[in-house]
Amino acid sequence: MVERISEAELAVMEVLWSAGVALTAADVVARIPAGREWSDRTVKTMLARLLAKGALTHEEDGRRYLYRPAIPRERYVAGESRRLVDRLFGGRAAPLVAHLAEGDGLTADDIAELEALLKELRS
Amino acid sequence: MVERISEAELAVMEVLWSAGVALTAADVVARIPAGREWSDRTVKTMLARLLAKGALTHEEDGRRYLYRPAIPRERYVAGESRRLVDRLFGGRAAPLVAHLAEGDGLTADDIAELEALLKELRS
DNA sequence: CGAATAGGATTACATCCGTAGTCTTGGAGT
DNA sequence: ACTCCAAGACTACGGATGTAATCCTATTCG
Repeated sequence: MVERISEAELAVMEVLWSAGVALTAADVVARIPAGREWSDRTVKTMLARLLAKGALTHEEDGRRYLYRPAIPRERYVAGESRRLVDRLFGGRAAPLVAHLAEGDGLTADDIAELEALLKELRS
Repeated sequence: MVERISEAELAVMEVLWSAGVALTAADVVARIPAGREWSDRTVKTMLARLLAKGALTHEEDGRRYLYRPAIPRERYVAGESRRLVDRLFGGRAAPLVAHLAEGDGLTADDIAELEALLKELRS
């Protein structure tokens, strides 16, 4: 039921997911990764939009709010992955991996990890 | 150098990629998949925007144009895949595959195909 | 020749997105 | 009590997007 999360909004979600606990708006502002120079107003806008989209919940704490994700990162990531695979690869994952491999996107470690994963899936 | 292609624009690109030859606007309109009910005006807008973005080229054919992709599908798809993996998995492909697998996104055929692919990559 | 038509060019318009600025209100401090 | 500030609420604004409508012009049909 969660509407799509935009690229900028995702940065806010990542802060909350990695915090693990509910944060105030000021906390979120403080934890936005450097390089993403946002004013506190901008972060507040993101929080409000994410609330409206149902991606966050908030509980009152005195006269401010504590925000926490309404969905686990796992679920978001799984959904986005599926969208991409459906949109570009007809729903099949193998061609995606092939593409990543082609662009030197897979290290030897990745390959080993994937092989282990596949072995497990097959059993 | 090509700007990002939006979701709706992608439908037009797909028509041109799968056609293999240059098409007129009317041809594109005729080949937009059913279910995507677009007026011909909408398709023309997409063509104009894709031209402006550098994703298409056109050549004159009498008083109309023949459109063809300016970039191969392979390249677009590779770029989008990389974006997703970078954005959500820190650039590593293995967790992506794991997620797809978790949601029953991988068939037995997929698994076999991936294993063959990995074996080849390792050598 | 004059009217209808097929194409491209230009314009429209609501919504979303990135990035804030302004308004309002309930404490905190003097 | 009055002032100032922090926090949330509401407003703004240009550019992208989805989805067309309108305008202009060359060509075709009667």
